[in-house]
Amino acid sequence: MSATMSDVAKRANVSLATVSRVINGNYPVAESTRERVLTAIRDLGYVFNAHARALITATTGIVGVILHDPSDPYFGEIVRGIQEVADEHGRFVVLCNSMRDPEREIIYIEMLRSQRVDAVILAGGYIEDDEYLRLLAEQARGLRSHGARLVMCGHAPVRAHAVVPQNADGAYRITTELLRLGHRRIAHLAGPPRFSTTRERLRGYHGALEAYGATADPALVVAGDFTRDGGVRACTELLDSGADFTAMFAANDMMAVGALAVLRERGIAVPEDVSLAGYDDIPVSRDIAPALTTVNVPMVEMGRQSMRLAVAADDGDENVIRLPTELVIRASVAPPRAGR
Amino acid sequence: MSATMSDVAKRANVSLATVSRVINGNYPVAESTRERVLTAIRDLGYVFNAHARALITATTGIVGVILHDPSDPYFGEIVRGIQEVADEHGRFVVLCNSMRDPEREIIYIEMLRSQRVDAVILAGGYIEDDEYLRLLAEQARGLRSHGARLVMCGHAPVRAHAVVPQNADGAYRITTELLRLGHRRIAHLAGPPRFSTTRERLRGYHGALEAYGATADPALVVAGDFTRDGGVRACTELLDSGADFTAMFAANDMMAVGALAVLRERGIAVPEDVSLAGYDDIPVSRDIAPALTTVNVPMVEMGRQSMRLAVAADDGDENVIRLPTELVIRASVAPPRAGR
DNA sequence: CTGAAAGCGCTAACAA
DNA sequence: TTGTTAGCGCTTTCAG
Repeated sequence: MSATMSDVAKRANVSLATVSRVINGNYPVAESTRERVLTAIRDLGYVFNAHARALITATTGIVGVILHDPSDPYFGEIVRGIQEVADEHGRFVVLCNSMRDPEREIIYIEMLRSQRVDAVILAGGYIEDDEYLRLLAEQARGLRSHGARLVMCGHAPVRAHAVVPQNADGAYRITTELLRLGHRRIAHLAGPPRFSTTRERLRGYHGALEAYGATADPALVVAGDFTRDGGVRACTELLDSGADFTAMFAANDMMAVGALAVLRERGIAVPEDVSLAGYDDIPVSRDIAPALTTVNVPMVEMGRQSMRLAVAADDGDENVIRLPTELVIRASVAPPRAGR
Repeated sequence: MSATMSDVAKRANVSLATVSRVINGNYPVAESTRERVLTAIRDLGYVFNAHARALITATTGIVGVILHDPSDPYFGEIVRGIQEVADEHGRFVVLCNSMRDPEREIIYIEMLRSQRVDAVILAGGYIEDDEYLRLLAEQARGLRSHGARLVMCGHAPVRAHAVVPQNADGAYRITTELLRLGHRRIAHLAGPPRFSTTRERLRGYHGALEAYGATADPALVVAGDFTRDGGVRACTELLDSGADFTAMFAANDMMAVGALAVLRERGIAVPEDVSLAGYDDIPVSRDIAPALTTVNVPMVEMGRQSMRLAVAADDGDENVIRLPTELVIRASVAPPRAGR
């Protein structure tokens, strides 16, 4: 089996304690002894056991990240930011995918807790469900009792450190932009029901319509998953319903991409026949044709900030960082055709 | 601090061993005792310490995955497949990003080794460098000595379990397709030098040209990173060099996306002026305009198979799974203009 | 500067 | 069915 510290000690003719000191370099050790130990380590191919250490120091250098979907670019970007900062701080990142199932999310937190992770980052929106929030708060307490941090990236339903983009605000602004161009019948491809993100963006959409004195026709709002397929389905449903609209605002870019595919297939020109806007500004949104008008969410920065909160020395109170969103006007929106 | 097993034992008026039995459920325990223990666990918010167990059982349920770039869709898809199977088997996945730095890759393997992971999956191509391969082989031995598995996903430079797509074959076929359409001057945006993937795809490209009796003009091959930016730069370099070509084959889709942006900017129509082909068939390749002709690499399946190898009972010899690639013809290629 | 020894929280014989 | 006990590999006082 693999070599242990006492194997190294024996081979180098020193005590366990000395080997430990050489490895951790936190105590003075004579140069010659040090050399001998290092050689022994190399000869034996020794790699120290992180668990034995974790048992004592009660710290692991691991940060758990729970997200909804690993192949969603939104999370890809967040993870990139997280990893960037984790690397700077010599932390390990463990990724768990809840696939938007709140039960799995709770189970994952508990598993991470058993691994004694130093912190847990929860990325993405949350389900607005009382039972879930109760369990989440309970896990948050559990983490604190282990001295671990909980960071919410993208939302802040319970008392915890958090990094939140201004969802309602971005949705308000992009809807306003469509209104300003002259659109009055603006459809909305909303996210899945009971999701905080869905609700916030919907709120911004409604708020803008109201502020402009436009009608908020319920027939123009259809829900779907935050995926390309969700966008395909929602857009198809909308078109098949015979609803009349000149612009469409999708709750995220992936849905907009799906919607665009449907529109193209049906020969509906964007932006000539219908203007299309998304949300998030994922990398591909500038490469599809027409390039997508959207709201930039600083995903990489959200990831970075989350990890910074996760590795920060504990200063007692909860930090909530609010990140601004930004309108990104590209080719997919235009004024409505005359006469509509 | 957090509760331990003996806290639970005390509260439930049983011994440590009994608590352990209840938790692991591998030994008969009287129903009433069991209830009492479970209640105590709940009351105390007890979560067992995975490290203490790992110290004894020498197994962690963690699989380390080392990949190049977390926001590259190629790896996003692979990770999705990996996670899917990991979940089925109750395994944790730890993600590490080497950012294509071989040194970091080795360091990561060693860190994962110290965590006593059950297996390590190395995803993506590798650098063809003797020193690196020597170190890699050494780490492979180290992993084996811990009873851990090493799985190579996408390449197989050392003795290990592996899942490999047929890179050279796919490149051969797509180049042949361009030749068949009538193209003779086909440029290639290659990946970074010394990368196995770069080499294999280049080999397929050259092989096809040769088989067709077409000239392999070195001026038509430029190298770049496997990213959108890499594609932008390589394509720009190619155009600025004044090279003459009617088709372009990018070593991966991300590069093709970058190239497409450059071509569009310069008013070069695809596929009318230049045909464009990519490699991988990442999700966005069908959503860009024109939709990209490419070679499908079964990324999700590669991830799945890799994890299956990682969690398989050790049967001694190395398994190498070869996955076929498939041509995907979309709108970005067409016969060359008459007269060229 | 170095060594001895006492655990960290848990599992797995071995007894009872 | 339950309890006792000896470690797993390492860090960390406390002595020397």
